[in-house]
Amino acid sequence: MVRKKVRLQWIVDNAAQKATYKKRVMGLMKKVRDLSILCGVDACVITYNPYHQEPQVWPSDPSLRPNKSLLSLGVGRRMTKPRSGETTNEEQKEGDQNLRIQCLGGRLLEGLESKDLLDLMWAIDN
Amino acid sequence: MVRKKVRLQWIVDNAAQKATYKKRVMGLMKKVRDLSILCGVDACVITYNPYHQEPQVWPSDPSLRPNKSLLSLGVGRRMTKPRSGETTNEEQKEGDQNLRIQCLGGRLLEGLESKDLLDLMWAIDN
DNA sequence: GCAACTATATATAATGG
DNA sequence: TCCATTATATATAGTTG
Repeated sequence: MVRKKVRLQWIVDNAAQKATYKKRVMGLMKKVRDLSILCGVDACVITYNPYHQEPQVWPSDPSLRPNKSLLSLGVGRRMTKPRSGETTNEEQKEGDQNLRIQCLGGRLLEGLESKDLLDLMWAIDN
Repeated sequence: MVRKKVRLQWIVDNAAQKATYKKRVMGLMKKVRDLSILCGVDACVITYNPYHQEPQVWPSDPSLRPNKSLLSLGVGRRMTKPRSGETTNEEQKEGDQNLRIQCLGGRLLEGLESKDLLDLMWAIDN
């Protein structure tokens, strides 16, 4: 990307990883928004932020929207120290295998108590 | 972006819009994948593709993964001819307002019949 | 840690086959 | 309509305060 071409692999150094995450997540959200506007399509990104409890989502603030309902997707926290030994060729494959997406819950924005739905979805998931 | 700086607004011309969609969706998927690999985070993009029935999702093929469960998120089709008169200042706001994300269903990859869960989620959603 | 600041790597609009 | 090309706009790694 810049002063040096980045190697597509897990960034071990914690500070560096966080810095990269922050920059890239911003860029990513912008890209989705652009795509959505330019092509008039619905789109959504969700990333599990290792530095916060809640996943980051675009579109950003569900509660500001006039929609009836919204599905809240929880993306499971990955096992610590993921995929340290990936080779370039195996990156995507490994990535997919290590990725665990879990249904943590869905909630309604109106009416229902979101906790109830989380519980229900959790039950479904198991 | 390139031979000309693009205006961030709905692309009226159909061929141009499709071309742009195709390119950008590819770029977007790559970005999420990169983020996921570099920072070891779980991430997911979903776009509703106006040219196909099914939304495009990254990670791409859930069924290839060894995971216990996966939440399948359906993004609702936008009303036709969206936001033709947007001004630059209003773009994001309008975009958010026009965006309708619907809970279409979640399914388990193992055990349960996905149809059942679709129905359940639908019920929850309403 | 964060918020600039660049120099480069990437993404992509327009074009041509 | 799709693919390849290419010139330019963007994204961002490394650095600095």
